[in-house]
Amino acid sequence: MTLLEYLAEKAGLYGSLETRTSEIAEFLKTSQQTVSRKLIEFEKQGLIVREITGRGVTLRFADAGRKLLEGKFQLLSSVFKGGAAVSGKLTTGLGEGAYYVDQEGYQKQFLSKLGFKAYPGTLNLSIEESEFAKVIGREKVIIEGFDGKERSFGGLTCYKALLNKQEVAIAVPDRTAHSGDTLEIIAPVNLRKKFTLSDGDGVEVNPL
Amino acid sequence: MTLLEYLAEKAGLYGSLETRTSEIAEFLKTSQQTVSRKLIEFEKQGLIVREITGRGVTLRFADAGRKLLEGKFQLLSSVFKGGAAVSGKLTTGLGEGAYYVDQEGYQKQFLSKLGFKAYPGTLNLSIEESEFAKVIGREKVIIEGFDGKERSFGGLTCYKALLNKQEVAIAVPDRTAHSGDTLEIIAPVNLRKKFTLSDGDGVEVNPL
DNA sequence: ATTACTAGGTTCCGAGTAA
DNA sequence: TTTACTCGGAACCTAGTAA
Repeated sequence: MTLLEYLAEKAGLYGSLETRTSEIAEFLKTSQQTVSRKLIEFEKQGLIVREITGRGVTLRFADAGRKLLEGKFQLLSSVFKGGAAVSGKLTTGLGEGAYYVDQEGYQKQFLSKLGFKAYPGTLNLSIEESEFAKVIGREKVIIEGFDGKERSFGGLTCYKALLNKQEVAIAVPDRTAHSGDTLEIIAPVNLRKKFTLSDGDGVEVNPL
Repeated sequence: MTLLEYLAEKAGLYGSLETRTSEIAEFLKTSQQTVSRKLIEFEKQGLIVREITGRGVTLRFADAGRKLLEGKFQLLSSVFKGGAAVSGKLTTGLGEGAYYVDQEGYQKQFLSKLGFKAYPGTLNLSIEESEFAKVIGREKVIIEGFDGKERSFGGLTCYKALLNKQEVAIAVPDRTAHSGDTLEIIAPVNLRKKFTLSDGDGVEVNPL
C-alpha cells in the first residue's frame, strides 16, 4: 500500500485524517522521516493539504490528489468492468448441480441475498478465461458454506447478472481452484426451458 | 502511471501484451533498462509472466498480480462509492441492552472475534429499511448463542464498522424477526458519552 | 510530545555495451 | 534488431537530533 492509498482509506476523498507521521510510518513499514518528507512533497505537488497541530498532522486531499485517485480508479474500473457482456457456450453441467443448488442452506441465502430461490440446476457456460475478468471486481454476494446432514457445503461468491433480460446470478464456488474457464449460472427459473437452450448454444451474460 | 497500470490497460487482466521494453519506456518516460529490470523484478515476485520472443517481450498478469490490482480497485471503489455509509437517528434503546451485552458468554466472543470487550449498552439507530442492504453482504462475524444460568441467549451476527472513526460493530440478533429498521451498535467505549449523543441525533455508520 | 533538517548509507537509475 | 549486464552517479532512505 502506498501513502496516498493509506490516506484515501483513512480520510476518504473529502474527509480529514488526524494522526502522527510515526503512526503512518509504522503501518507502511517505513520510517517517520520518510513519511514526513513524502507528505511535504505531496503538499508541494498540490496533492494534499497538510496541517501541523501540536499533537501531530491533519491531512486531507486537495483537488489534484482527488483527480489522481480518480484517474487510477477509472483505469482499474475499465480493466475490471470493461466490455460488459460475457459470452460463452452452453456445456453439460456437472450433473450434481441440482443437488447442490437445492440445499436448504443455500436456498435460504439465495432468497435473502440474491432475492430469489434458485431453480434446482445450474447452467454451465464455457468461456474464454480472459472473459472472467469482467466478473471479478463486481459487487460480490457472499453465500456462506454450511454443514449438511452428511457432508459440508462450501461457500459461494455470487455476482448478480442478466441473461436475455432474465435476472440470474453467476456462482463461483470458493473452494475450487477457480478453473476460470467455466461459469455456473443460477436463476429463479429453468433457463434451458425458458430460452430453449441446447448444449453448444452461444449465450451472453451481463454482470450488473 | 506505473508499469503495472500500463500493463493492465494494454493487456487487461487475462490478456497478453506483445511489445518491446523500449516502447514501454518511451511511454512511461523512463529508460529501456529500467523497464527491463522492473519486469524481471515483477516476474520474480510472481506478479507477471514474461516471455522473451525474438522481437520483444510478451507480458501477462499472474495470479498475484491480478490480486494486487483487485485490491487496489476495491480500495478505490469504496473510496469513490462513498463508503456506503448508513445514516440513521439515535433512538432510546430497549433498556435491556446493557444486560445482554455484558453477558460473559457474549463478551468472550466479542473480544476474540471483534477485538474488543463491549461497553455494556447498545446504541440504537433508527434507519431506513433500504439502508440495511449496505450492511448485509459485508463480512459477517458470527457470535454464538449460549445457555446462561436462568435463560438462554441467542446468536448474533455482527459486522465491523466505524462510527466517527471509532471502531464499533453492528449487532443483529439472529432470532428477532429482524424488524429491519433498527440497528444495534456495540463498541469498546460509551458512544453516547464519547460523542455526546442525544436521542434524535443523526449518526453515520460505515460498515467495513 | 511532535515534525523535519542534516548527513551518511543504501538503493535505484540509465548510458554504454555484451549477448 | 532485441534484452539485460556493468558501473558510476543520482535519488532515496533513515539514524541522529534540532526545533
